[in-house]
Formats: sequence, structure tokens, C-alpha cells
Amino acid sequence: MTKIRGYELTGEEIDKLVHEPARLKIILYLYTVESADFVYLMHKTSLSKGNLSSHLSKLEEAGYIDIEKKFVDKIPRTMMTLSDKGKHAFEKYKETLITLLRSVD
Amino acid sequence: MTKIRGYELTGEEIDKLVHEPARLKIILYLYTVESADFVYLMHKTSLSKGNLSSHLSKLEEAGYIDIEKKFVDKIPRTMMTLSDKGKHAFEKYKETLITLLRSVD
DNA sequence: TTTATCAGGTTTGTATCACAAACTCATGTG
DNA sequence: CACATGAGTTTGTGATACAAACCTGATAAA
Repeated sequence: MTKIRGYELTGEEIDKLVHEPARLKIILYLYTVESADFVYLMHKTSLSKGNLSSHLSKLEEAGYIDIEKKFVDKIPRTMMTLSDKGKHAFEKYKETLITLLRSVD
Repeated sequence: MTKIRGYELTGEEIDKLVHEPARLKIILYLYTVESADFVYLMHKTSLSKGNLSSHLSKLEEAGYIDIEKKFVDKIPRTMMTLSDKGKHAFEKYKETLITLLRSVD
């Protein structure tokens, strides 16, 4: 851990990928549900299609979610699942943030 | 609370002004310390001068902190204090976020 | 069959914002 | 004086959140 003139930085760093409210919502839902489609997530998070799409791409790039594109009755259906990496990232983030917030008590 | 086709948004909204990690650190320190100068905050948060300065301005604009410029032995000294509004904002943010994070348990 | 419509996404454009480099301005110091 | 140093502020830039416009394939209507 870096030190600056004897002052420490606040322990753990915040994972910005999880921290962003839009993505945090997505992750929260996926964490409990295990698998959800695009439209469901859109309603649950109240994000626009475009916005949701780009956040999902970012999460996928980071390996936090897996995206599987199926066809159900010839209608495309995109299913999102939180990967193990994503789960761990969220759990760590949760720890970090709660600790940080509780540190004032 | 807004509803979209029967789906609810996640209760409380996240205060982005507090949410930003750099500002969250600042607020956390001010919350416990009640009053701190610029240089102290710089070291504690490990932010650059420029960065710290602009975050402080934003917090001041929002009325979350009070900035008082004094001279101590002819050296300028800027003291920051968390206002009541800022305290409440933080407390609400803390509640909101912990609730949100705990909601998966 | 051609045209329109719609569902399910993706790509593009833009406004905002975090951050650091460069600047300001006053005060020591040789 | 010239130069450095401390304490911030302003400016410039790259990243990013968001929505508007676009795309692509399936069904509906003419």
C-alpha cells in the first residue's frame, strides 16, 4: 500500500465498475436472481436500452457477467448471468463500502 | 415513487455528490474531524491539489461544506467544515447504500 | 410480394466530470 | 533583486454516462 509522507491511503480501493449506480443496480439484481433477460433488467433498473446495453458491455468486458444470446420462438433473447468473478467483485465491494461507511460510527 | 409498467425503481436514489469516491473520502474525514485544512485533506485523501480544490468547490456549491479562508501568520489557511446539510446528506447516503447492499442477504 | 410495424438491441453523438498540469499570487531567503 | 516555496485556482483533456438515432430480423397488412 502506498504511503504519502506518513499518511496512509484508505485501505481498500473502491471498484468503480461496481460503484457506478446503474451497474450496481444491475449487479444487485443479478446477484439474487442468477439470470435475467435484457427487458427484465431494463424495467428493474429503469435504464434506457442504450444505457443498459453499454453498461452490460462494460461488465462483460471486465468478465463480471456472462451474456448468452438465445432464440426463443425466433425472438432473440439475451440472458445475463453474474460470473464468479463478478460475484467476488461485488462481495468485496460490499465489504469495502460498508466498512468505509461504518468507520465513522 | 415512479413506476414503470408495474416495476418499481429501487427506493431511494443515490446522491452522486456524496457517491463519488474522492468526495466520499473528504466527507468521511470531515464527518469525524469536524474541521480540517486543505493540506491535511490533501494528504488524507491522497488527491492532487487541483482535484481536491474542484471537489471542494462542488461540495461548497451544494452547501455540503463551509469553506473559511483565514490567515495564520500571514499564511493563507483554508478550513473546511461539514455543514448540517452535508451531514444529513451523508447520513442519508450511508443509510441508503447500506440498505441497498444488505438487500441481497 | 412489397410495405409497414414492432421488438430487441447496438452504435453514435454529446454533455458532464474527474483529474493533473500549468498558472497565480503572496511570502520567505540568499 | 532573483529565486524558490507554499497554498490554492484555472485550464485542458481524456473518460464516461446517457439517450437519440440507427439496425436487424420477425410478424402483419395490403
